[in-house]
Amino acid sequence: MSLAHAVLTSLLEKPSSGYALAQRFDKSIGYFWHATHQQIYRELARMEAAGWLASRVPADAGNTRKKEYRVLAAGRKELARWTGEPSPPMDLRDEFMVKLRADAMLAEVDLRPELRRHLQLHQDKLAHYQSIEARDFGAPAALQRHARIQHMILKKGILYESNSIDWTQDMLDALDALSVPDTDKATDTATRQ
Amino acid sequence: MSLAHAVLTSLLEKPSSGYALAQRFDKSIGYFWHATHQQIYRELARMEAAGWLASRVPADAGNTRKKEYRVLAAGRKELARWTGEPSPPMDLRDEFMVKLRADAMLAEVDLRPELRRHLQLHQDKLAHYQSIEARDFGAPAALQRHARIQHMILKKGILYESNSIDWTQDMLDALDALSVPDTDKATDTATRQ
DNA sequence: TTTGACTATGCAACCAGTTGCACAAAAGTG
DNA sequence: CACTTTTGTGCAACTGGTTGCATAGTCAAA
Repeated sequence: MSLAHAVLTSLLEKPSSGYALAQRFDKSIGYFWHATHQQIYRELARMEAAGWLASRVPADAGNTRKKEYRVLAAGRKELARWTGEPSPPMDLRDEFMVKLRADAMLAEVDLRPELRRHLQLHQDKLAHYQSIEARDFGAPAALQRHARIQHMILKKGILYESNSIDWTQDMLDALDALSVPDTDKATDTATRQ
Repeated sequence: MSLAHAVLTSLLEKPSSGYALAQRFDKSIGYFWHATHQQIYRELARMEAAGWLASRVPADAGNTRKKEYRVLAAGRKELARWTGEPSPPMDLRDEFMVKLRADAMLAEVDLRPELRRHLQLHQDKLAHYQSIEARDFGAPAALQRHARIQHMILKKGILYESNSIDWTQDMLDALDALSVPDTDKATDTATRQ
Protein backbone atom coordinates (compact mmCIF):
# COMPACT_ATOMS: atom_id res chain seq x y z
CA MET A 1 0.00 0.00 0.00
CA SER A 2 1.73 3.15 -1.00
CA LEU A 3 -0.85 5.59 -2.25
CA ALA A 4 -1.61 6.06 1.43
CA HIS A 5 2.00 7.03 2.04
CA ALA A 6 2.10 9.40 -0.87
CA VAL A 7 -0.98 11.10 0.56
CA LEU A 8 0.61 11.23 4.02
CA THR A 9 3.69 12.88 2.57
CA SER A 10 1.65 15.43 0.74
CA LEU A 11 -0.42 16.21 3.83
CA LEU A 12 2.74 16.57 5.86
CA GLU A 13 3.95 19.18 3.43
CA LYS A 14 0.64 20.98 3.85
CA PRO A 15 -2.62 20.03 5.61
CA SER A 16 -5.40 20.13 3.05
CA SER A 17 -8.84 19.02 2.00
CA GLY A 18 -9.23 15.97 -0.20
CA TYR A 19 -10.03 18.16 -3.14
CA ALA A 20 -6.99 20.40 -2.73
CA LEU A 21 -4.89 17.28 -2.29
CA ALA A 22 -6.16 15.82 -5.52
CA GLN A 23 -5.31 19.07 -7.29
CA ARG A 24 -1.83 19.28 -5.83
CA PHE A 25 -1.19 15.63 -6.44
CA ASP A 26 -1.27 16.18 -10.17
CA LYS A 27 1.59 18.61 -10.00
CA SER A 28 4.06 17.36 -7.47
CA ILE A 29 4.07 13.88 -6.06
CA GLY A 30 1.75 12.96 -8.88
CA TYR A 31 4.71 13.05 -11.27
CA PHE A 32 5.74 9.79 -9.70
CA TRP A 33 2.47 8.54 -8.34
CA HIS A 34 -0.77 9.43 -10.02
CA ALA A 35 -4.12 9.12 -8.28
CA THR A 36 -7.74 10.03 -8.96
CA HIS A 37 -9.87 12.00 -6.53
CA GLN A 38 -11.78 8.82 -5.78
CA GLN A 39 -8.71 6.98 -4.61
CA ILE A 40 -7.66 9.91 -2.49
CA TYR A 41 -11.01 10.25 -0.71
CA ARG A 42 -11.02 6.54 -0.05
CA GLU A 43 -7.52 6.59 1.42
CA LEU A 44 -8.28 9.63 3.54
CA ALA A 45 -11.29 7.86 5.05
CA ARG A 46 -9.25 4.73 5.72
CA MET A 47 -6.38 6.58 7.29
CA GLU A 48 -8.66 8.64 9.49
CA ALA A 49 -10.25 5.39 10.69
CA ALA A 50 -6.77 4.01 11.37
CA GLY A 51 -5.88 7.04 13.48
CA TRP A 52 -3.18 8.33 11.16
CA LEU A 53 -5.06 11.50 10.32
CA ALA A 54 -7.49 13.87 11.96
CA SER A 55 -9.97 16.06 10.15
CA ARG A 56 -11.66 19.30 11.07
CA VAL A 57 -13.98 21.70 9.34
CA PRO A 58 -11.78 24.55 8.19
CA ALA A 59 -12.58 28.23 8.69
CA ASP A 60 -13.40 28.77 5.02
CA ALA A 61 -15.85 25.88 4.81
CA GLY A 62 -19.03 27.95 4.75
CA ASN A 63 -21.72 25.34 4.95
CA THR A 64 -20.07 22.93 2.57
CA ARG A 65 -18.89 19.49 3.58
CA LYS A 66 -15.27 20.54 3.24
CA LYS A 67 -12.85 18.87 5.63
CA GLU A 68 -9.21 19.58 6.26
CA TYR A 69 -6.92 16.71 7.14
CA ARG A 70 -3.68 16.80 9.09
CA VAL A 71 -1.20 14.05 9.96
CA LEU A 72 -1.21 12.70 13.52
CA ALA A 73 1.79 11.25 15.35
CA ALA A 74 0.72 7.72 14.41
CA GLY A 75 0.66 8.71 10.75
CA ARG A 76 4.07 10.29 10.96
CA LYS A 77 5.42 7.19 12.62
CA GLU A 78 3.91 4.93 9.98
CA LEU A 79 5.38 7.08 7.23
CA ALA A 80 8.84 6.87 8.80
CA ARG A 81 8.49 3.12 9.15
CA TRP A 82 7.49 2.71 5.52
CA THR A 83 10.23 5.02 4.32
CA GLY A 84 12.83 2.72 5.86
CA GLU A 85 11.56 -0.34 4.01
CA PRO A 86 13.28 -1.44 0.82
CA SER A 87 11.50 -0.50 -2.40
CA PRO A 88 11.25 -2.58 -5.52
CA PRO A 89 12.81 -0.85 -8.52
CA MET A 90 10.26 1.07 -10.55
CA ASP A 91 8.53 -1.00 -13.16
CA LEU A 92 8.31 0.61 -16.53
CA ARG A 93 4.97 -0.13 -17.99
CA ASP A 94 4.93 1.48 -21.35
CA GLU A 95 2.04 0.58 -23.56
CA PHE A 96 3.53 2.37 -26.51
CA MET A 97 6.65 0.20 -26.46
CA VAL A 98 4.39 -2.84 -26.74
CA LYS A 99 2.72 -1.24 -29.74
CA LEU A 100 6.04 -0.57 -31.40
CA ARG A 101 7.04 -4.15 -30.84
CA ALA A 102 3.72 -5.35 -32.23
CA ASP A 103 4.24 -3.13 -35.24
CA ALA A 104 7.72 -4.58 -35.68
CA MET A 105 5.93 -7.87 -36.42
CA LEU A 106 2.88 -6.61 -38.26
CA ALA A 107 4.13 -3.58 -40.20
CA GLU A 108 0.55 -2.50 -40.79
CA VAL A 109 0.32 0.84 -39.06
CA ASP A 110 2.41 3.97 -39.38
CA LEU A 111 3.26 4.85 -35.81
CA ARG A 112 5.10 8.03 -36.66
CA PRO A 113 2.16 10.39 -36.07
CA GLU A 114 1.75 8.93 -32.61
CA LEU A 115 5.49 9.26 -31.98
CA ARG A 116 5.28 12.92 -32.96
CA ARG A 117 2.37 13.42 -30.60
CA HIS A 118 4.37 11.87 -27.76
CA LEU A 119 7.36 14.01 -28.66
CA GLN A 120 5.22 17.08 -28.23
CA LEU A 121 3.85 15.86 -24.88
CA HIS A 122 7.37 15.25 -23.60
CA GLN A 123 8.47 18.68 -24.75
CA ASP A 124 5.52 20.31 -22.99
CA LYS A 125 6.19 18.44 -19.81
CA LEU A 126 9.87 19.30 -19.90
CA ALA A 127 9.06 22.96 -20.37
CA HIS A 128 6.65 22.75 -17.46
CA TYR A 129 9.21 21.12 -15.17
CA GLN A 130 11.83 23.64 -16.16
CA SER A 131 9.54 26.53 -15.35
CA ILE A 132 8.93 25.02 -11.92
CA GLU A 133 12.66 24.64 -11.49
CA ALA A 134 13.28 28.26 -12.39
CA ARG A 135 10.52 29.43 -10.08
CA ASP A 136 11.20 27.26 -7.04
CA PHE A 137 14.86 26.39 -7.21
CA GLY A 138 16.38 29.26 -9.14
CA ALA A 139 18.16 30.88 -6.20
CA PRO A 140 21.45 29.09 -5.65
CA ALA A 141 21.39 29.98 -1.97
CA ALA A 142 18.52 28.87 0.29
CA LEU A 143 19.62 25.28 0.10
CA GLN A 144 17.73 23.67 2.88
CA ARG A 145 17.68 19.95 3.10
CA HIS A 146 14.12 19.42 1.96
CA ALA A 147 14.49 21.90 -0.90
CA ARG A 148 17.65 20.17 -2.11
CA ILE A 149 15.93 16.80 -2.12
CA GLN A 150 12.81 18.07 -3.83
CA HIS A 151 14.99 19.72 -6.43
CA MET A 152 16.76 16.44 -7.11
CA ILE A 153 13.41 14.69 -7.52
CA LEU A 154 12.31 17.34 -10.00
CA LYS A 155 15.60 16.89 -11.80
CA LYS A 156 14.83 13.23 -12.20
CA GLY A 157 11.65 14.20 -14.01
CA ILE A 158 13.58 16.65 -16.18
CA LEU A 159 16.15 14.02 -17.02
CA TYR A 160 13.47 11.52 -17.91
CA GLU A 161 11.70 13.92 -20.25
CA SER A 162 14.90 15.03 -22.00
CA ASN A 163 15.77 11.43 -22.42
CA SER A 164 12.40 10.60 -23.89
CA ILE A 165 12.62 13.49 -26.32
CA ASP A 166 15.99 12.31 -27.61
CA TRP A 167 14.91 8.72 -27.93
CA THR A 168 11.62 9.57 -29.63
CA GLN A 169 13.45 11.70 -32.15
CA ASP A 170 15.87 8.85 -32.87
CA MET A 171 12.99 6.44 -33.28
CA LEU A 172 11.31 8.79 -35.75
CA ASP A 173 14.54 9.04 -37.72
CA ALA A 174 14.88 5.29 -37.74
CA LEU A 175 11.35 4.81 -39.02
CA ASP A 176 11.90 7.45 -41.68
CA ALA A 177 15.00 5.62 -42.81
CA LEU A 178 13.08 2.36 -42.93
CA SER A 179 10.13 3.70 -44.88
CA VAL A 180 12.03 5.63 -47.53
CA PRO A 181 14.30 2.98 -49.05
CA ASP A 182 13.30 1.65 -52.42
CA THR A 183 12.63 -1.97 -51.61
CA ASP A 184 12.84 -4.84 -49.27
CA LYS A 185 9.61 -5.70 -47.72
CA ALA A 186 10.84 -7.95 -44.98
CA THR A 187 7.77 -8.92 -43.06
CA ASP A 188 8.30 -12.52 -42.19
CA THR A 189 9.91 -13.77 -39.37
CA ALA A 190 11.27 -16.19 -36.82
CA THR A 191 12.83 -14.09 -34.15
CA ARG A 192 15.08 -14.75 -31.33
CA GLN A 193 14.56 -13.82 -27.78
CA MET B 1 -6.71 -4.02 -21.89
CA SER B 2 -3.17 -4.31 -22.98
CA LEU B 3 -1.61 -7.30 -21.28
CA ALA B 4 -3.59 -9.29 -23.80
CA HIS B 5 -1.91 -7.39 -26.61
CA ALA B 6 1.54 -7.83 -25.14
CA VAL B 7 0.89 -11.55 -25.01
CA LEU B 8 -0.37 -11.53 -28.60
CA THR B 9 2.79 -9.78 -29.73
CA SER B 10 4.99 -12.23 -27.94
CA LEU B 11 3.09 -15.20 -29.38
CA LEU B 12 3.35 -13.70 -32.81
CA GLU B 13 7.09 -13.58 -32.42
CA LYS B 14 7.04 -17.24 -31.43
CA PRO B 15 4.15 -19.63 -30.64
CA SER B 16 4.66 -20.94 -27.12
CA SER B 17 3.17 -22.52 -24.06
CA GLY B 18 1.95 -20.34 -21.21
CA TYR B 19 4.94 -21.30 -19.15
CA ALA B 20 7.49 -20.50 -21.85
CA LEU B 21 5.67 -17.25 -22.46
CA ALA B 22 5.92 -16.30 -18.80
CA GLN B 23 9.65 -17.05 -18.89
CA ARG B 24 10.26 -15.06 -22.04
CA PHE B 25 8.11 -12.23 -20.83
CA ASP B 26 10.57 -11.47 -18.08
CA LYS B 27 13.33 -10.85 -20.56
CA SER B 28 11.88 -9.07 -23.54
CA ILE B 29 8.49 -7.44 -23.59
CA GLY B 30 8.55 -7.72 -19.83
CA TYR B 31 11.03 -4.84 -19.70
CA PHE B 32 8.09 -2.62 -20.53
CA TRP B 33 5.18 -4.71 -19.36
CA HIS B 34 5.64 -7.10 -16.48
CA ALA B 35 3.18 -9.95 -15.84
CA THR B 36 2.93 -12.97 -13.55
CA HIS B 37 2.23 -16.46 -14.82
CA GLN B 38 -1.26 -16.21 -13.38
CA GLN B 39 -2.14 -13.20 -15.46
CA ILE B 40 -0.74 -14.84 -18.54
CA TYR B 41 -2.70 -18.06 -18.13
CA ARG B 42 -5.83 -16.06 -17.51
CA GLU B 43 -5.32 -13.98 -20.64
CA LEU B 44 -4.53 -17.01 -22.75
CA ALA B 45 -7.78 -18.66 -21.66
CA ARG B 46 -9.76 -15.50 -22.41
CA MET B 47 -8.19 -15.00 -25.78
CA GLU B 48 -8.70 -18.58 -26.79
CA ALA B 49 -12.38 -18.21 -25.84
CA ALA B 50 -12.53 -15.04 -27.92
CA GLY B 51 -11.11 -16.83 -30.94
CA TRP B 52 -7.88 -14.85 -31.06
CA LEU B 53 -5.73 -17.88 -30.32
CA ALA B 54 -5.74 -21.61 -30.93
CA SER B 55 -3.97 -24.16 -28.80
CA ARG B 56 -2.65 -27.61 -29.50
CA VAL B 57 -0.71 -30.23 -27.61
CA PRO B 58 2.87 -29.91 -28.77
CA ALA B 59 5.07 -32.81 -29.77
CA ASP B 60 7.21 -32.57 -26.65
CA ALA B 61 4.28 -32.63 -24.25
CA GLY B 62 4.72 -36.17 -23.00
CA ASN B 63 1.70 -36.71 -20.87
CA THR B 64 1.79 -33.31 -19.23
CA ARG B 65 -0.92 -30.74 -19.69
CA LYS B 66 1.35 -28.56 -21.82
CA LYS B 67 -0.38 -26.55 -24.52
CA GLU B 68 1.10 -24.46 -27.28
CA TYR B 69 -0.73 -21.35 -28.40
CA ARG B 70 -0.57 -19.60 -31.73
CA VAL B 71 -2.22 -16.42 -32.98
CA LEU B 72 -5.22 -16.72 -35.31
CA ALA B 73 -6.25 -14.22 -37.97
CA ALA B 74 -8.75 -12.63 -35.59
CA GLY B 75 -5.99 -12.11 -33.03
CA ARG B 76 -3.71 -10.58 -35.60
CA LYS B 77 -6.47 -8.27 -36.69
CA GLU B 78 -7.24 -7.22 -33.15
CA LEU B 79 -3.56 -6.54 -32.50
CA ALA B 80 -3.35 -4.35 -35.60
CA ARG B 81 -6.47 -2.47 -34.53
CA TRP B 82 -5.10 -1.85 -31.05
CA THR B 83 -1.71 -0.81 -32.37
CA GLY B 84 -3.33 2.01 -34.31
CA GLU B 85 -5.04 3.45 -31.25
CA PRO B 86 -3.45 6.38 -29.43
CA SER B 87 -1.58 5.50 -26.24
CA PRO B 88 -1.45 7.52 -23.06
CA PRO B 89 2.08 8.55 -22.16
CA MET B 90 3.73 6.14 -19.78
CA ASP B 91 3.03 6.86 -16.16
CA LEU B 92 6.02 6.80 -13.92
CA ARG B 93 5.06 5.19 -10.69
CA ASP B 94 8.12 5.26 -8.57
CA GLU B 95 7.65 4.31 -4.98
CA PHE B 96 11.17 5.26 -4.08
CA MET B 97 10.66 8.85 -5.21
CA VAL B 98 7.75 9.06 -2.79
CA LYS B 99 10.03 7.78 -0.03
CA LEU B 100 12.65 10.36 -0.84
CA ARG B 101 10.05 13.05 -0.71
CA ALA B 102 8.74 11.72 2.60
CA ASP B 103 12.28 11.72 3.92
CA ALA B 104 12.71 15.30 2.76
CA MET B 105 10.03 16.15 5.33
CA LEU B 106 10.89 13.69 8.08
CA ALA B 107 14.70 13.40 7.92
CA GLU B 108 14.54 10.29 10.06
CA VAL B 109 15.95 7.60 7.83
CA ASP B 110 19.22 7.41 5.92
CA LEU B 111 18.17 6.42 2.43
CA ARG B 112 21.68 6.16 1.06
CA PRO B 113 22.02 2.40 1.54
CA GLU B 114 18.84 1.90 -0.44
CA LEU B 115 20.09 4.29 -3.12
CA ARG B 116 23.29 2.27 -3.38
CA ARG B 117 21.27 -0.91 -3.71
CA HIS B 118 19.24 0.63 -6.54
CA LEU B 119 22.42 1.85 -8.18
CA GLN B 120 23.69 -1.71 -8.25
CA LEU B 121 20.41 -3.01 -9.67
CA HIS B 122 20.51 -0.43 -12.44
CA GLN B 123 24.10 -1.30 -13.22
CA ASP B 124 23.28 -4.99 -13.42
CA LYS B 125 20.33 -4.36 -15.67
CA LEU B 126 22.35 -2.10 -17.92
CA ALA B 127 25.06 -4.75 -18.23
CA HIS B 128 22.39 -7.30 -19.05
CA TYR B 129 20.81 -5.13 -21.75
CA GLN B 130 24.21 -4.39 -23.22
CA SER B 131 25.06 -8.05 -23.45
CA ILE B 132 21.80 -8.65 -25.28
CA GLU B 133 22.62 -5.79 -27.58
CA ALA B 134 26.05 -7.20 -28.34
CA ARG B 135 24.63 -10.66 -28.94
CA ASP B 136 21.57 -9.81 -31.04
CA PHE B 137 22.31 -6.49 -32.65
CA GLY B 138 26.06 -6.46 -32.91
CA ALA B 139 26.26 -7.09 -36.64
CA PRO B 140 25.77 -3.77 -38.45
CA ALA B 141 24.38 -5.51 -41.48
CA ALA B 142 21.26 -7.68 -41.28
CA LEU B 143 19.11 -4.66 -40.52
CA GLN B 144 15.66 -5.90 -41.18
CA ARG B 145 12.77 -3.75 -40.18
CA HIS B 146 11.72 -5.74 -37.14
CA ALA B 147 15.30 -6.04 -35.89
CA ARG B 148 15.83 -2.30 -36.22
CA ILE B 149 12.72 -1.58 -34.22
CA GLN B 150 13.49 -4.13 -31.54
CA HIS B 151 16.98 -2.68 -31.26
CA MET B 152 15.55 0.79 -30.74
CA ILE B 153 13.29 -0.53 -28.01
CA LEU B 154 16.23 -2.16 -26.29
CA LYS B 155 18.10 1.11 -26.61
CA LYS B 156 15.33 2.83 -24.75
CA GLY B 157 15.91 0.45 -21.86
CA ILE B 158 19.64 1.10 -22.02
CA LEU B 159 19.09 4.83 -22.03
CA TYR B 160 16.76 4.59 -19.08
CA GLU B 161 19.21 2.57 -17.02
CA SER B 162 22.17 4.82 -17.81
CA ASN B 163 20.04 7.74 -16.88
CA SER B 164 19.03 6.18 -13.60
CA ILE B 165 22.63 5.36 -12.74
CA ASP B 166 23.70 8.97 -13.27
CA TRP B 167 20.83 10.38 -11.33
CA THR B 168 21.21 7.96 -8.43
CA GLN B 169 24.88 8.83 -8.18
CA ASP B 170 24.04 12.53 -8.12
CA MET B 171 21.44 11.96 -5.45
CA LEU B 172 23.95 10.07 -3.33
CA ASP B 173 26.42 12.91 -3.70
CA ALA B 174 23.75 15.42 -2.73
CA LEU B 175 22.84 13.46 0.40
CA ASP B 176 26.50 13.13 1.31
CA ALA B 177 26.91 16.86 0.99
CA LEU B 178 23.87 17.41 3.18
CA SER B 179 24.98 15.03 5.88
CA VAL B 180 28.47 16.44 6.22
CA PRO B 181 27.79 19.86 7.70
CA ASP B 182 29.91 22.92 6.90
CA THR B 183 32.84 21.21 5.23
CA ASP B 184 32.27 22.31 1.70
CA LYS B 185 33.35 20.07 -1.12
CA ALA B 186 35.17 17.51 0.99
CA THR B 187 33.01 14.66 -0.27
CA ASP B 188 33.43 15.23 -3.98
CA THR B 189 35.35 12.12 -4.80
CA ALA B 190 34.84 10.18 -1.62
CA THR B 191 31.80 8.23 -2.73
CA ARG B 192 32.41 7.41 -6.35
CA GLN B 193 32.05 3.67 -6.67
C1' DT C 1 13.73 -44.69 -3.62
C1' DT C 2 12.57 -40.79 -1.71
C1' DT C 3 13.59 -35.99 -1.89
C1' DG C 4 13.90 -31.72 -4.04
C1' DA C 5 14.22 -28.72 -8.17
C1' DC C 6 12.05 -27.65 -12.35
C1' DT C 7 8.35 -27.63 -15.78
C1' DA C 8 3.57 -26.86 -16.33
C1' DT C 9 -1.30 -25.39 -15.41
C1' DG C 10 -4.87 -23.53 -12.85
C1' DC C 11 -8.61 -21.93 -8.92
C1' DA C 12 -10.11 -18.61 -5.48
C1' DA C 13 -9.77 -14.72 -2.74
C1' DC C 14 -8.22 -10.46 -2.29
C1' DC C 15 -6.61 -5.70 -3.13
C1' DA C 16 -5.77 -1.59 -5.88
C1' DG C 17 -7.17 1.33 -9.49
C1' DT C 18 -10.79 3.04 -12.79
C1' DT C 19 -15.24 4.68 -14.35
C1' DG C 20 -19.67 6.36 -14.07
C1' DC C 21 -22.67 8.55 -11.54
C1' DA C 22 -24.88 11.65 -8.00
C1' DC C 23 -25.23 15.28 -4.85
C1' DA C 24 -24.60 20.09 -3.31
C1' DA C 25 -22.90 24.69 -2.25
C1' DA C 26 -20.18 28.77 -4.14
C1' DA C 27 -18.66 31.75 -7.48
C1' DG C 28 -18.52 33.63 -11.81
C1' DT C 29 -21.18 35.00 -16.35
C1' DG C 30 -24.83 36.44 -19.58
C1' DC D 1 -32.10 36.20 -12.37
C1' DA D 2 -31.04 31.98 -14.47
C1' DC D 3 -26.86 29.30 -16.19
C1' DT D 4 -22.46 27.32 -16.02
C1' DT D 5 -18.27 26.29 -13.93
C1' DT D 6 -15.61 25.29 -10.05
C1' DT D 7 -15.07 23.40 -5.55
C1' DG D 8 -16.07 19.64 -2.81
C1' DT D 9 -17.51 14.84 -1.21
C1' DG D 10 -18.92 10.37 -1.92
C1' DC D 11 -21.26 5.46 -3.44
C1' DA D 12 -21.32 1.39 -6.46
C1' DA D 13 -19.78 -1.47 -9.95
C1' DC D 14 -16.16 -3.10 -12.47
C1' DT D 15 -11.51 -4.38 -14.21
C1' DG D 16 -6.91 -5.58 -13.70
C1' DG D 17 -3.16 -7.23 -10.83
C1' DT D 18 -1.38 -9.91 -6.78
C1' DT D 19 -0.97 -13.74 -3.54
C1' DG D 20 -1.56 -18.11 -1.76
C1' DC D 21 -2.49 -22.44 -2.68
C1' DA D 22 -3.26 -26.92 -5.25
C1' DT D 23 -2.03 -30.22 -8.60
C1' DA D 24 0.92 -33.13 -11.34
C1' DG D 25 4.54 -34.95 -14.33
C1' DT D 26 9.89 -35.10 -15.21
C1' DC D 27 14.52 -35.46 -13.99
C1' DA D 28 18.67 -35.72 -11.35
C1' DA D 29 21.00 -36.54 -7.19
C1' DA D 30 21.45 -38.55 -2.31
